Amino acid sequence: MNFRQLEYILAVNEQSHFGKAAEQCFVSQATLSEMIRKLEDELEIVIFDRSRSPVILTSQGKDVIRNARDIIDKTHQLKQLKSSLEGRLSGTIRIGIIPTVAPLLLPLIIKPFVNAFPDINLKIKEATTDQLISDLEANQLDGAILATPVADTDMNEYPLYTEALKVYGIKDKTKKLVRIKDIKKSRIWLLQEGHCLKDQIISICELDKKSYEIDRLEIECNSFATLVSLVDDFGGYTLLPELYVNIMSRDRQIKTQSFEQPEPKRQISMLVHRPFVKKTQIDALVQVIRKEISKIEKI
Amino acid sequence: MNFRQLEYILAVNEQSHFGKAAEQCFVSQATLSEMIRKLEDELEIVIFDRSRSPVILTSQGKDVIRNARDIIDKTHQLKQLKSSLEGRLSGTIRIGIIPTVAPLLLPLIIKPFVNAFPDINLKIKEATTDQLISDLEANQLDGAILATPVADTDMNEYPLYTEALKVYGIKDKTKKLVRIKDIKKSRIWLLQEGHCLKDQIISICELDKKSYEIDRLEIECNSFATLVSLVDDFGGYTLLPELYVNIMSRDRQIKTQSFEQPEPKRQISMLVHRPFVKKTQIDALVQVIRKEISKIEKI
DNA sequence: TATTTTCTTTCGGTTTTATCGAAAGATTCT
DNA sequence: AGAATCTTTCGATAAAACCGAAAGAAAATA
Repeated sequence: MNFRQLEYILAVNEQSHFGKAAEQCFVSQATLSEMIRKLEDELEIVIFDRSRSPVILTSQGKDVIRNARDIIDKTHQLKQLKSSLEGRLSGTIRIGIIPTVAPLLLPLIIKPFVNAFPDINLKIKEATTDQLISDLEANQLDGAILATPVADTDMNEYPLYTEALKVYGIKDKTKKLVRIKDIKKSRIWLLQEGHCLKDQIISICELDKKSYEIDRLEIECNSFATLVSLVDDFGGYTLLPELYVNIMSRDRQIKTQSFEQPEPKRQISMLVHRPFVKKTQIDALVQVIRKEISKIEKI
Repeated sequence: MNFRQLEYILAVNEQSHFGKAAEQCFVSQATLSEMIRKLEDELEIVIFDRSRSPVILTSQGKDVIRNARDIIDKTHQLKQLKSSLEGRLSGTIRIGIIPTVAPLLLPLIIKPFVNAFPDINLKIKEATTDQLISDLEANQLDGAILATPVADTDMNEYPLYTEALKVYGIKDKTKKLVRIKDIKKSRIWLLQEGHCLKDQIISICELDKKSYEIDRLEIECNSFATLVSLVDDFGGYTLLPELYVNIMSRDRQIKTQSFEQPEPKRQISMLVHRPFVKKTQIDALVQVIRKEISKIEKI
């Protein structure tokens, strides 16, 4: 039994005529006749009475036709499954985001995303890079948004955007661009252990342990807002990602300056472990993020 | 798309393993892999994520599997349609019967038939041979029970039984068997115009118009009971089919005698015009009739 | 009744496709 | 890094779907 045979009998049932049915199916009468005979042999049911003209259904043939129509309808549904899925993308995606990205990115993308894809259920988890990676591997998350590259991992990566790191704590307004050596010897405030941005900054500024540990003031800082306050109160510098600078107050933006070229940047990417499982939904999310980010960059 | 492909993805979904799935489907891994790829190409949907082990369904793959299972289930139903139809034969058959058979045959077969096939709806129409033939051709009847052969017709024929014609009106009990010439010159009572048995008897007894028309007593007789009464009251003979003799009272059976060999008989058959349309139901009815008749003959 | 027309089936031959074994490519385990 | 496990790719083969032509059957026509 195959789909063609079912289509053939449906056509004959419609046309009550082997010749016209064959035409409708774009095959020769001979083929149609043979295929129908094979089907009848296999089912051990005579579907059509061809002993008189026109051909008509047998009593049992009616049941066969009912079944066949059912099956063919379902195959048409299956063939159109892609477009019907595209029409209204649905399902759930579980996304992890590192804390230094989440508060900046989420306000930008959540509204556009749920508007564009109202049937996709979005679950967000904020956690450190290490935690997110292990969640991905355990299939607890469908995707993770974090700073790449990530060492020792074997994931599929969709770059989302790169953002420059800016210096906060500038007082003299004469100098335009900051050189690393300008701030290297000063106090640099960092996020607490576990944030990948901390390690990144340490490496960018070529800091040694002394410069950020010897201080007696030990503050395990968990947000950019706190970092900025610390700089305001105690001096020194901190590094802020571009997106955070954009949402700061005007008087604080004034205290911010870019590095000279090559400007240190961080790459934010979507990582997935099972690249095909939620591909369309992840793709949708990636599209929205890139689009919203590009809107900001144009301003 | 074909059924095998759907079976393959269902197997992979069950086993989460191409190799085991191939084993289950009795094909090589290579075949299974290729066929699944083709299906994915056709649907433009990646069904399985094979990039890690074990293979798992993608989000869209879940929908494909749902559809596929549905389709395969339905094909299994279709493949078993024959046995499920055999299990409980159903439907309606419209049967025509000539009047000289109906009252003899129907009491014999109706109960056994509805007992054996409670889901078959039986519609009976009593009419003359000519009427039945034209009903068959107009597809108003599925089968007709009548005396064959029928001239000028092109029907499929299932012989049911033959019954001898007996002579009624015998007075002297010495002679055992009746010869045609013994009764030829006597009054022979006949059924009214239209009954095929009338024509049959005329031909058997080699009667000419005179012997049954000159009489002033014109009776258009419509039943064997009336014929028998006529013989009782006015003398002469009539010919009765064997089945009718069987149901007559004992004292009338005594007045009945057989012809000498070769005994005149009539052949009762089931005629169908569309031999396949209600084949199973007609077959069922034919079986019951033959069985019930054979019971009688054994007695 | 014979003849023509219409329609389905049968019969070789051709093309397509499902299938296989072997080898290659990937991933996971050790 | 190497072995083991698993999937894909490749060339060859067997099965099938398919076609045109011819034959067979029923219906229409003359």
